[in-house]
Amino acid sequence: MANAAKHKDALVRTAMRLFRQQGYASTGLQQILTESGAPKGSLYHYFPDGKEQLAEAAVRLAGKLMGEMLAAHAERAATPAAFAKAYCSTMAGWMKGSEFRSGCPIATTMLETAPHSQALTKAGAEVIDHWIDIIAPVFRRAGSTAAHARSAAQQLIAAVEGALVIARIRRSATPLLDVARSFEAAVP
Amino acid sequence: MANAAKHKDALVRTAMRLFRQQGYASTGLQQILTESGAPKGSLYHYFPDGKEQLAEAAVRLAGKLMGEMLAAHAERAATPAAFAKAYCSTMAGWMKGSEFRSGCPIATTMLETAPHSQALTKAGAEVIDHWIDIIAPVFRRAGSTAAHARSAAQQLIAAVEGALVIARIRRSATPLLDVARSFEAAVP
DNA sequence: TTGACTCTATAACGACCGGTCTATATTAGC
DNA sequence: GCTAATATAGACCGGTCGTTATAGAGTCAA
Repeated sequence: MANAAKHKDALVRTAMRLFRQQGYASTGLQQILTESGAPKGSLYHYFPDGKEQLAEAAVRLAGKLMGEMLAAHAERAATPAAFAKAYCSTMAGWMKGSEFRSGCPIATTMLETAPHSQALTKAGAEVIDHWIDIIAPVFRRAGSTAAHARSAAQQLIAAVEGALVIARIRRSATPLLDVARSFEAAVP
Repeated sequence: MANAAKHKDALVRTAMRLFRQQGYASTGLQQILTESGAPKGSLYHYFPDGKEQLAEAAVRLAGKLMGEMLAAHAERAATPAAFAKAYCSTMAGWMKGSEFRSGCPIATTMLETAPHSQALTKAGAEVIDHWIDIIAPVFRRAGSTAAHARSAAQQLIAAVEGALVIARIRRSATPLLDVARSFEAAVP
C-alpha cells in the first residue's frame, strides 16, 4: 500500500478502535495521530470536515468489517440458532480478548452523537440496516416471511448489543452466551 | 429543601440527565453548572474528587430511580411477560418523549468509562445487580429457580439495553416493542 | 521547465477543559 | 449572640481541544 493510502487507512482504523474502547468525545485527535503514526496535516487533508468526518468513516468501516464477519457466519450457519451462537461466540471472544473494552464497534459513538450529529446518525442507521440485510436471509432460509426475517434480525442485533453493554459493565461474557442459549431455546 | 442540599441534588440530577443524553466526556462541568444553577465552588465542595465523583453519584441516582420504576412494575405485574411489557413501554415512552435521546440512564457513561474508571465501573455493576435484585422475584413468582430467575432478569435487562441502543440509532421505538412481544411469546 | 496536484510539517489560534484557591456568606448548634 | 462548620462566589491556572493557515517536498504531465 502506498504511503498516502496508508496514512488515511491508519487514521480510520485507529479512530475506530479508540472510539470503540473509550468513546468519541474522550478520544482526542492527538491520540489518534500518535497511535496511527499519521501526520497531522494529513488528517485535515483527508477529512476536511474534521473529527466528525473521521468518525463517520470509522463508523462505516466498523459496520463493513462487522458485516463481513456476520456474512461469513450467515453463509455457514444451518439455522438461525447456529448463526446466533456463532455471532455471540465471536463477540464474546472479542470482549474477552480486549478485557471487556471492545464491544460493539459503533454503539458508544452512536450513543454520544445521535441524533445531534446528522452525519453520524445517518451512518449508524445505515450500518444497522446493512447488518440486518446480511442476517435476514438466515431467518428467511428457516422459513420466515421477509418482514419477520428483518424484524428477527433486528431483534438479534439488539439482543447482542444489550448483552455487550452488560458484559462490559459486569466484565463477563455470560450475557452473550445467554443470548445464544435463549435463541436456541426459542428458534432451534 | 434547604438551599444547600438543593444545589448538590441539582448537580447530580443535571449530570445524570446530560450524561444520559450526550455522554460523559462530552458533557463539560460548565454546562452542568449552568443548567443546574449551582455555584462552581459547591461542585468541588460536595465532590472533592471532581468530575468522576459527580458521575458516580449520577450513576447511583440513575440506578436508584430506575430501580423504583422497575419495582413499581414488578409489584403490579402478574407475569414476567406483563412485567416486560410494562418495562418496555415505560422505556419506549421516555425515548419518544426525549426525541430518542434518553435511553438507559447509565449505558453511555459506562461504555465510555468502564473499566478504566474503577469507581464508575463498580457503581455501574452495583446498579445492574440492584436491578436484577428487583426483577428476579418476578420470575421466581412464575416458578423459576433462584438461579434461573437472576439469569432471566439479566437477560431482560440486556434485551432492553440493546433495544434502547438500536432505538436511538434508528430513532424508532419498535425495538422495545419487539422485546416485549418476544418475551410474551417465550414466557407468557 | 513549469504549474498543478498530492501530501506533509508545524506553528499558531481561540475556546474550552477540569481543577485550585481564597475571601466571603450562610447555616447550625449551643 | 457567638462560634465553628458548611457552603458559596468567582478569578485564576496550566493544559488540551479541534481547527486553520502556510510553507515545503515530491510527483507528474505538458
